[in-house]
Amino acid sequence: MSHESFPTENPAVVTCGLPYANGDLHVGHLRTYVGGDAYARALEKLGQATAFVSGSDMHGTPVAVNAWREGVSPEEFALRHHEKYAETFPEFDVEFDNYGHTREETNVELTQDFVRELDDGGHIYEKEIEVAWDPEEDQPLPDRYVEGTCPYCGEHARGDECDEGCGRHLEPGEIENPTSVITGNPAEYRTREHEFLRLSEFQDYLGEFIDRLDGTANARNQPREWIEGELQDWCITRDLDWGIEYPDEEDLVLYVWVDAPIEYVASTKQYSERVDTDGYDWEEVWQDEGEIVHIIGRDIIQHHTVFWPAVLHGVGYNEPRSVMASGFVNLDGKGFSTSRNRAVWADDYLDEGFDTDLYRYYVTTGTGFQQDVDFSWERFAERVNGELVGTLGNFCYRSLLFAHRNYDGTPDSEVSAEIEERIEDAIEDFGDGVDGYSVRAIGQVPVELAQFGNEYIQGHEPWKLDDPERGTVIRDCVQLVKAIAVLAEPVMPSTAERLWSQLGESGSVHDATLDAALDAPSANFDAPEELFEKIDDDRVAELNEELEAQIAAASEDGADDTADEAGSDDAAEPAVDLPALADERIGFEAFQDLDIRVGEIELAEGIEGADDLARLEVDLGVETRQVVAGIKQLHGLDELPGTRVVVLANIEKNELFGVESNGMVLAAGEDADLLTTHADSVPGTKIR
RNA sequence: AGCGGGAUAGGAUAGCCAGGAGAUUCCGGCGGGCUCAUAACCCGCAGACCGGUAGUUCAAAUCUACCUCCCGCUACCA
Repeated sequence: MSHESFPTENPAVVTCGLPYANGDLHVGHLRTYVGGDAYARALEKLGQATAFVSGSDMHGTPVAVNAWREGVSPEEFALRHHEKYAETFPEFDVEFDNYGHTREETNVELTQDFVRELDDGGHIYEKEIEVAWDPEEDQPLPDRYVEGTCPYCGEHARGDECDEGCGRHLEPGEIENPTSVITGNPAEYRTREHEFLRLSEFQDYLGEFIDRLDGTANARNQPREWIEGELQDWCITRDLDWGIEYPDEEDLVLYVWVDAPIEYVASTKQYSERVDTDGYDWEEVWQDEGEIVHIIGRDIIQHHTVFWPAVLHGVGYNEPRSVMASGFVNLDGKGFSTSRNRAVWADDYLDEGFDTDLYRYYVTTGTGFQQDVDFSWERFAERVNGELVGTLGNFCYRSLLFAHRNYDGTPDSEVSAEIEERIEDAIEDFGDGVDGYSVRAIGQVPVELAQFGNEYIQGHEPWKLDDPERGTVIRDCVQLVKAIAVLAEPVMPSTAERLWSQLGESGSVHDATLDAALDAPSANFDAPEELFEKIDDDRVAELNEELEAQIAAASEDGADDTADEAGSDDAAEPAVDLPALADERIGFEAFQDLDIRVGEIELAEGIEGADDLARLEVDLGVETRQVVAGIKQLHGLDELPGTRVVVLANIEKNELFGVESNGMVLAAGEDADLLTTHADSVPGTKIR
């Protein structure tokens, strides 16, 4: 690593990517915040002065569009989500020192200061660009205010991205038949003056910066393509009412990605003002010497490793020490989809009554931070039952119970050297976890210690011993429990707190630093309680049924199948309506070119190595064809033979996973709802 | 298409940056033990030649090149 180990003399600031005030939070989003919270707590355990801040991202086109759709003001719309987020995070023990939002005065002022400073430094220039316009309403239509037809694939698309078809990014002016989302009027393109940041000037600086940057590998490497290639200047204004005004320009607002990261600074400033600069000095961290750690979803790496450091450098601020970019959370192996309601929502998790530490532990220790992690109730129960109930909970409970019954607390004896060393090793592992930006490693430390404790108590069998030998063993075990409480605090704060009070300790485990792990435990404590409850198989089945029912209900509502990424900072996508019917008409001749036949499935088997491909043999009357279809996971393959289907017979042959596909089985939607016939047309019948 | 991340026992994961003893841990399987503990815990056994190919090296899961497959990013979406 290119920086000094933690703790350093400087204050640190840990930030979490701003959630976009546009939807509800699910357990995928929460991963980044739990990781950030755990990391900030771990720094504090090391004795590092740390501020942990974030805030809601209130501006931008999606908020404006969705507010308009709901018929409320953007302010009201965004604030509602902001308040919900501010309430939800603490419920998952994500305790920001300050959680603000980008619309607050502190951020507005600071943002305008930044922009003036950049302008004074000659980093900004004006340039004319093409912008979509609604001529009837005389209103600009940035970004998502426009929809039309994708010039590449012909699908219905948003102005900025072909979201339903090929997924390509679209430049302004590229989309065909542009119309206004607001009025449905045809849109035209006009020339407008916009402000640009001379990003290209920062190329050399950024090249050095990226080599110094710590954090996860993806954050260091992904921006290289840009930084080591050719940087384009960055348009930092929008024609929009909703946003922070560009200084001295009435009809331009700043692009959200300018004011959003400045909220990191603004939020720190608010914290600083609240605790007084003696407690924490925001200017020291951001402008002088400080450890800036950004924790984000991996979908916004470029913003934090290219745009943002350039802005900071441009105004003469500190640069980030590290960027930790988290992987996504998948649900049973597939991405969350908010529009299909294929998600475990934050509120639903809480309503099930599970301790938030279970989720926190699961999501931080399941894989490395930058790797995607799969969420399933089975796996959740498995890890809770094995690692938390069986290993950690059990060791603490049996130790404290034994100690309480026989000694009314901690036996009067010295800790053995072996145990002291083992705890010192654990503390070292913990520190390595912090320096290595691995919340996973941090979270594993207490469980590994408990595992060691179980081996230790089992190996010494204190229930067969008499004092003083018995007392020594139990004394050691109690010490281990105390160390576990301290070391578990970052990832499992509420569990640590419960343990702390079971140990009869005074004060808060949240304020304890690592050396407390070796301090003598209190002489007396009450009978402990079990830390975690097992989740039985019936409960898992119930949870899965609820989830399936929830997804099924959503698909009946006709929601589309836009899958959005989990774990990203952006909150829920708006529920988009079904794509509009195609405008472009085709002739009857074009239809006649399609040879569509009734077929009957004779055989269906999965293709090895493919997740959802199945090899089918389909009787088309005149001959039997081999067809590969992406339906393996969506249908019981055993039930398919005998099913009448509709087959496009003259599609060109294709080879998938080494299996030739000679025809195409027609199906509806993402769930591959197979088309069949209503009466009893025989195989081979032509569809016309 | 380019770039980034990933591919490790039946399943899930660590190790890779700083190459080195027949590769970590969890679940599952098999066989023991214990009874303080939430039928929890402990010990032992079986099981992977670390996606493929070719290199570098005394030595490669780890470094290099190419290839295959998954996921993501690609700048006026946040």
